[in-house]
Formats: sequence, structure tokens, C-alpha cells
Amino acid sequence: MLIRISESSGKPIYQQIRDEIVAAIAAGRLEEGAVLLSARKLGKELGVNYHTVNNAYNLLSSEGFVVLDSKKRVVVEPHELVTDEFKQKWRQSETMKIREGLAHGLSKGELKRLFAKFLEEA
Amino acid sequence: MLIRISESSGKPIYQQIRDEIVAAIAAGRLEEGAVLLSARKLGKELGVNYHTVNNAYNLLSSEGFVVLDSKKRVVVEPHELVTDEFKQKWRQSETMKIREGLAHGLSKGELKRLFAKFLEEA
Amino acid sequence: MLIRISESSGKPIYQQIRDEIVAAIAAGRLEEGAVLLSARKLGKELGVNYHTVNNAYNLLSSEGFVVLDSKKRVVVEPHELVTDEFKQKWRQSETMKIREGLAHGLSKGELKRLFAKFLEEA
Amino acid sequence: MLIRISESSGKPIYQQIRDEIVAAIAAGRLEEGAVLLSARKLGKELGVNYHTVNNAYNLLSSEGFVVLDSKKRVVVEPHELVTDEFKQKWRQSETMKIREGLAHGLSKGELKRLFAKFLEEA
DNA sequence: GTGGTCTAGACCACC
DNA sequence: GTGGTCTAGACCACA
Repeated sequence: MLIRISESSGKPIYQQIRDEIVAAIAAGRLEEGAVLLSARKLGKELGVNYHTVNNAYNLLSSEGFVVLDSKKRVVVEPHELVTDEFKQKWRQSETMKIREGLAHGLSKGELKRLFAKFLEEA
Repeated sequence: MLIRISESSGKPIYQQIRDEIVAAIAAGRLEEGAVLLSARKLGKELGVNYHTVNNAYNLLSSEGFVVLDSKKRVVVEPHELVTDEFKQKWRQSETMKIREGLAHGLSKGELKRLFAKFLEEA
Repeated sequence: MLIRISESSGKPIYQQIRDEIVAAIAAGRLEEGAVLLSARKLGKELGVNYHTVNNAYNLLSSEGFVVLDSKKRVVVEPHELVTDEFKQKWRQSETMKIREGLAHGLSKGELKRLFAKFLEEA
Repeated sequence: MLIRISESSGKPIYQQIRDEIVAAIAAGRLEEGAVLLSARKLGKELGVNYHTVNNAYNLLSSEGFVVLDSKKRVVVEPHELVTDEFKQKWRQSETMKIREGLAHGLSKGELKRLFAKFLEEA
């Protein structure tokens, strides 16, 4: 599953797990319909409490990245659906990041260039 | 200063203050060398504890948006300096946001288009 | 028998089976005295463990929708009998649902109208 | 606050708390803008762990009955907003309840009458 | 074996 | 003092 937890990153563990799984979906390492490890198993693998993994799974579910099926398995969602809620949140955080760049003296052109670079690397 | 605090936004108050000031700098409403209200005054204006305002000011200072001068005044930093630390943070959060978009099925083209749109509006 | 199981509905499977059978009785597709498939057969048809089907059958029996006859067959109950227990449960859940509607700002008239609409469609 | 917890009801405690608060809002005992006790205080009052109360509060928040403001207080939501999601859930559970009544031999007229009665009492 | 729920104790960020 | 997060141990419903 290729998830790594960093003790010192400051990010809550459940966030890190969530982020890694989102990254895996984005990169195509987890395809639609893929079934994640059970919370208990992943917890054992990562050395964290299974409640923590569950937290991450529930978050992913509420964000629409996965669904929890009747057997409580966690399945990667067919992701053609982009909710308005997501777009709005995305907009807010992008806007804030752009403002930070501008406030630091970066020009709009530079910001665009940086974004394009990140996009290629993602 | 035109700072508005929202009780229900979920964001911590000190974050909101910090964000509004960054936005003001980005938009040019606060120019280099401008002096911010003292924490006590701004706190009174906004109806929040002055420790909270101080928190925001310290955050802004640590991010390089302002400097605390010898008289404890808070001065907007000449902002041609973009720290590597800032770039790195920016990169991290952008990368994560991009991954979220991809994981939701947005194409790179769409992401670029959305970013350009937000850039114009900021 | 026309029972469909949804993996992702969140409802336990035995509940889904129970609900579908209740719906069939309500719609007249299962008449008094009709004999249901054995738990094993229905389980095989639906691709679920027969214990799960048994669970549903026992629930239906305890609710008075079916009886388990001497040959262990499951027979649809002559349904003129409405137990007080059922009425009480019905009352409780209806009351809660009504309260939720009121708490969300729906008027009693609207609630009545909605109920009538659902009644026609059921 | 008039919340009573029953050990033997079978309902999870956090559900009971949630239900009681919804009932209080529906009955007008909790008006828009009212502030609930902190999770810790209510927990102490009811003799349950504060996490359990928090569960109830988060549930109420996700259902749109209350908002958690920036100071983490729990405030009763202005409830003119009825989400489609709520209506859909309401529809599903009503439909099922109606079917149960029909399967027990109750006529549509009787169901309507019962509903009206419950509505008056709520 | 799995997740849901509850309890409980700990540390931390925020106010 | 407050909730957020994490850990942990327990019981139960479900499959």
C-alpha cells in the first residue's frame, strides 16, 4: 500500500493516511473499485491504533473518495463525480495560496508557472 | 483595516485575522512599510482577546509578511523576498490540492483552467 | 422473489432482505399463506451466507409478518393482526421523524402533505 | 436541558442525546441561536463520557440541526433550510414504515389517521 | 474477523 | 476550560 507515517510532520496521523491514499488514487496506484486493507490490518502494519485508521477511512468516505460497502470494506469510488462542495473548498484554499504568493511579491505569471510545474510533477 | 471575523467558519480566529491581512497585502491595500494597529486596539475593534491578535501577528512575522520593529510596532515587510521555506510549503499544499482534484477525476487541463480563473479573481 | 441486495447502502444485508419481503407483502406480491424459499436457497440466489437469510426470517417472524410452520417452512402470516408492539414501535419512529421535520422548519401541513404523497407512491 | 438517558433502550447513548435535542428543537424548547452545554459539562451531568456527547453534537452538526462556531460552542441552527438529502432520507424511512403498516393489514386511511394523530401529539 | 460504540486517560491548540 | 487527536481495551452486531 506504500503508506508512510512521519512522527514529526506535525500533521495528524489520520490526515497523513488520508493524504497518502488520495495521492495513490491520483497517481493511479489505486484504481476504481480497489479494496483497501481493513482498518485493523492497516493499523497493525503502520503501528497505529485501528481507530486512527478508521478516522482516515471515514474522512475519505465523507469526501467522496471511497465508499464503505455493506461488508464494511472500503472501496475506491468511481471518481467521475466532482461535487460543488469540493470545488468551492478548492477555490477557497487556492485563492488563499495565491494571495500568499502575491503578498510575497510573486507575480501572477510566476504563480502560473509554478502551478504548471507542480501539476507536471504530481 | 476591513477585517471581518466569522464565528462559524471553522477556521481559528487567529487564522482568519492572518488570512485577511495577507489578502490586504496581496491586494495592495496594505503597502510596504505600513504600520498595523496594535494588538490591543485591533483586538478591541474585532471583539477578540488581544492574545489572539498577537498570535496572528506572530504567525505573520514568522512567515515573513511583517516585521516587529524596535518599538514593537508591526510593519509590513518589503516583500520582494520569497523564502525557500515559503516556496516549499506552497509546493506541498499545492501538490496535495492537485492530487485531490485528480483523485476526483479532474483532468490536468481543467485544473490549470480553474487555477487561471482563480488567479484572475484574486 | 425479486430481492435485490445493495453492497453500498449502509443497511445490513439481513435488514435489506427483511425490508424487501415486507415491501412484497405490502404490495400484494406475496399473499397470505405463500411459502418463502428456504434460507439456503435464497442465500445461494442472493450470494449471501444462509445465516444472514435466517436472520432476516427470524426477524420477520418476531415481527409477526411470517410464521415458521412445523416443517420449518416460512409462511406469510394472515395479516389482519396488528400487534400493539408494532403500533408502539411505529409510533415511536414516526414521532421521531416528525420531530426531525419540525426541527428542520417544516410545518405540520407540509409534513402531512409529504406523508400523503409517500402513501400514494408506496 | 431535560435530557434523559435510558440504559435499557437499546439505542446508542449518543443517538439518545441527539434525539432528545432534536425533540427539544422541534418543540421550541431550544430556539434558534440557543447555545448548548459544552460536551464536557453535559457529559458530567448525564454521567457519560464527554466523547459520547461530542459524538452526538457532531452528528447534529452534520445533519444541519446545529453549527459549531469558532469558539467550539454548539449553536442551534436557524432551521429554515431543509436539505434535499434530508427529504430523501425522510422519504425512504417513511416509505418503509408505510409498507410495514400495509403488510400488517392496515389500510391507507388508517395509516393517514394514525400519522395525523402522531403529528398532533409531537 | 470486522467495524460500531463506549469508556478513559493523555497531550495539545485555541480562547 | 474547551474540543481535537491519539491510544487502548472492552463488548456487541454482522457476515
